[in-house]
Amino acid sequence: MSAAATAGPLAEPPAARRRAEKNRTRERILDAAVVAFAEQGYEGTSLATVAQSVGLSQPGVLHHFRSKRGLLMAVLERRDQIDRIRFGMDSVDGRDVLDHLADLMTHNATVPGMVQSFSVLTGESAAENHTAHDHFTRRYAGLRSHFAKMLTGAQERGEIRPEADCAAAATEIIAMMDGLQLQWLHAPQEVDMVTVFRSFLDRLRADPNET
Amino acid sequence: MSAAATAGPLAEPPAARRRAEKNRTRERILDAAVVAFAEQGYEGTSLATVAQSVGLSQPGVLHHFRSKRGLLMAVLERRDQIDRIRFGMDSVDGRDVLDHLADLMTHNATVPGMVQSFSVLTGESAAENHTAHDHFTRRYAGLRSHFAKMLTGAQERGEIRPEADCAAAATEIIAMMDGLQLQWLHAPQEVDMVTVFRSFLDRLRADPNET
DNA sequence: GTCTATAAGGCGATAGAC
DNA sequence: GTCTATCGCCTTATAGAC
Repeated sequence: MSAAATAGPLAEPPAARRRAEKNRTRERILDAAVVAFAEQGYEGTSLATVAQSVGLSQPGVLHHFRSKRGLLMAVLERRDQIDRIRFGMDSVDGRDVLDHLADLMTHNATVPGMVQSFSVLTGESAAENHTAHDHFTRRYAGLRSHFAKMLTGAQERGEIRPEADCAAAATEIIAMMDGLQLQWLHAPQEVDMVTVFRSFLDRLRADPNET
Repeated sequence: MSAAATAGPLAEPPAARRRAEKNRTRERILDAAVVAFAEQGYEGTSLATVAQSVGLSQPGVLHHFRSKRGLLMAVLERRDQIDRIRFGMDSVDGRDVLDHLADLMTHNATVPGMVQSFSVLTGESAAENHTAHDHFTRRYAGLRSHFAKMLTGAQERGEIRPEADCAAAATEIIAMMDGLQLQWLHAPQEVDMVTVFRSFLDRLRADPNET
């Protein structure tokens, strides 16, 4: 019999399990932070409100993230990881790239809290002094280059108008998504961002009657 | 001789002049607030920094605006007034409406501080609790209806593709402007928002070879 | 019209007990 | 790993002198 088994039900849980528990708390804090940033923005959010919504004290939150800035960075990094999975898969299979983009917008329409959180953070980060300014600058540059590559491939397959400039189109598509989300967040029942986005994409699409 | 002239150089200036002086101070505070909001956002800005940049004490600023919220509202109202003049004129003369929109973007590229200030405020205001949320909701609704009217007129004059949905196009154009400005603010030397905006507008333009 | 002084409270972060 | 207590600072807004 191992030492742990001998110790009985009062024994310390194994290290692996304790680590998992800690990570679960971390995740709960991150989720709460996303909600708080959506409702108040980063500057408008206090660690105390995040702490309260996960049932911890304010120093309890700072045990998991060394500072408020650290919490924001963790939120942004986790989002980038999810993006890498989602966007990475988009370019693999054989479906129409523009349909994929429309699907992405359709998905976004089902998670308004996420969209609101990152729209507010993106706007705040336009201020050069903002903690997340550089992060969003890098994010935009990465998105533009990834989208441009995807669109070039689609153009070679005849999915996109042959005269289109794919780098410019990448910038346009990202701008349209961000801008539509802003209007949708301000008037969800008035702005049908999925339909408008589709009609925008359709003007980029190659005419099926040609070639 | 009037009473004022008799009183000599130590006399009180006439009421009209004192009012003008006060208004000039108000304007200086408003200008400083726009700059501060651009650099820090509304939530990140303190009245003390605005006060310092116009050479007043913090209560000195609150003498002109009853609260921080009041200062923000005054900034937004002044912007709306300028917009009303600019957009009101656009629809009057006979020039191409899409060219006017491109000119607007060209103008915006020369006033990055303004663009930054209102982009940050728009993003912050996507949070439903934000002080300016309702203001931006109304602003967006007004812009959409004004743009849709302008575009319908242009479509009747044959400037815009006859199959285009003008209400959707209005939403698209506003979204593209907001979105391009966000990317441009994060990387002004990488994103040529005027050129990209022009190529976007060109796809809305009626084909000159038809009709 | 602008100031100084101050009220009244929120903030992020740290120290140290358990 | 989480708490309580606390430090030190910053915030908006008001009261009252000049």
